[in-house]
Amino acid sequence: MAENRYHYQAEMLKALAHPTRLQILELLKGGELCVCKIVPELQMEQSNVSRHLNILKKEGLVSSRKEGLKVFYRLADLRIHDLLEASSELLKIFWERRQKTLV
Amino acid sequence: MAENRYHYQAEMLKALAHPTRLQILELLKGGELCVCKIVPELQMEQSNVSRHLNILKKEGLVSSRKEGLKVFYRLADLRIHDLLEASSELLKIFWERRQKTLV
DNA sequence: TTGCTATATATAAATCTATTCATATAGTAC
DNA sequence: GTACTATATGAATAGATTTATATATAGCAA
Repeated sequence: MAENRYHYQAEMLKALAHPTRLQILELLKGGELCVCKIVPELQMEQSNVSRHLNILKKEGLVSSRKEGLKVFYRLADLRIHDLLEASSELLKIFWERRQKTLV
Repeated sequence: MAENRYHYQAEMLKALAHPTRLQILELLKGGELCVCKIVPELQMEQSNVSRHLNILKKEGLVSSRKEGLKVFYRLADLRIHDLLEASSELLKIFWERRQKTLV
């Protein structure tokens, strides 16, 4: 458990590195959303969505507020966009490169 | 195995999301390196380093060339910097935020 | 109070990941 | 050919992650 810089950086990236969690963050780009709006977008149990939201929250990537029975989640910082876009960008580059080498 | 965009993006981020692999990428920022130079930098078995290098390679993040007995690895694309820096940036923001709320 | 709704959590099973040790492969030198 | 070096891989294990099912909690309404 060497808790150096790389350790913490890896923890944050690990929180991002799941298709469901990426999709949740994408949904939240449009603004805060109630869990009750997030669940129907994902083909997945409510309990499971709740766990993924918790993982994002523990890593500080999203925050939430309660309003009656409902809980609304939002991106904790808009600079999360930059990270997601840098990774989309790389993905596109690698994809195109792979296409070329296959032709 | 729903292989959509989020799936591939998550795969790439998962390859990044390990302290050892982040450190390897950091080392490679300085230019290509022989495995024999990478191993001593990491407190870790050679076989394990080899596996981590392979994970990075399979994801397209690094590439390698052979020269005699030695194998040299390098970043596959310099835009990997952007991704790593975006994540460092976020990490710093979250860290500072945490410090403030603890004071 | 009871009943209902929205969200979270406990537990367990299945799957995936990281690690080590031992061994294999590939290249060089003799 | 043998001996040596650098890197990769197989097999086993330990540990972490994801998921589903069931249950718990919290807030509202009557």
